[in-house]
Amino acid sequence: MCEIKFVDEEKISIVRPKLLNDTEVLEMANIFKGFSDFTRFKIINLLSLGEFCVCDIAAVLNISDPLVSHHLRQLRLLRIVKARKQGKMTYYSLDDVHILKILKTGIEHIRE
Amino acid sequence: MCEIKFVDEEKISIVRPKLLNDTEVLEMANIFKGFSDFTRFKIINLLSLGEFCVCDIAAVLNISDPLVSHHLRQLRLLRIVKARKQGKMTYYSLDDVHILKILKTGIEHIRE
DNA sequence: ATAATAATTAAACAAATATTTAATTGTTTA
DNA sequence: TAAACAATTAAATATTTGTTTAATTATTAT
Repeated sequence: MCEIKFVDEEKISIVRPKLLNDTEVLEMANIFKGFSDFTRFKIINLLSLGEFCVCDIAAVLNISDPLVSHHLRQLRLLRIVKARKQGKMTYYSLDDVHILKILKTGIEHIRE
Repeated sequence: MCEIKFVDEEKISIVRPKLLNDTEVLEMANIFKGFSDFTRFKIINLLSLGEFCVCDIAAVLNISDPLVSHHLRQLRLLRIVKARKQGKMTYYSLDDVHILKILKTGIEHIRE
């Protein structure tokens, strides 16, 4: 076992309380999972420009309706997007400001 | 086909140029993939407190060395963490400021 | 040199997840 | 009410990915 920094449980117990708890970690990881798929990220990217219905998302991104619908469902459960029904259509948009902020910080990072 | 917003290719061609290209989307999705796993997020969370060697990370998080090493390898390839070798040990820390910013924005989001 | 420790790598396994296709629901309009 | 359209759901498949175990590399100390 590694003996330089943490020779015993004492030092470990200094760091542990500063960490997020398992519930929070799971919630965080899940939100980022929303952003972590190629197709899903494209959807988020599109919705950062405004509100779109399912088949317009499918048309712009050139993917099938069920695939879009499937990913939107996940994103809605994660509170990354919100839905608004009007007649036959469902319009989707980003859920709150933090989503846009996470997106922008990510773009900053790859363009640093 | 949906005919309300995008009755033809004309309107689609207005939105498409505003989107990130496939290479950028892939890079973005991959970075967020780094944050999207329970175990990996815990590692990032720990490294946000400072620099740690592999076996200390394993000890604090109560997981095996190879698992930590495996995830750190991914995180390094994604430029989320950086490594510093010193003798037998390898010390890991977050790669740049954006990583901490993404982390903090995420925490803001779940605590809103 | 040999033993011990930190870290990595590789292979095998288990689990989760993205995509496709087909069928279904619900709303509007003819 | 019947047809058309938008969206969702379900089932099946294919792929990716996380974890474990065992073996290996590299560095330090005896």
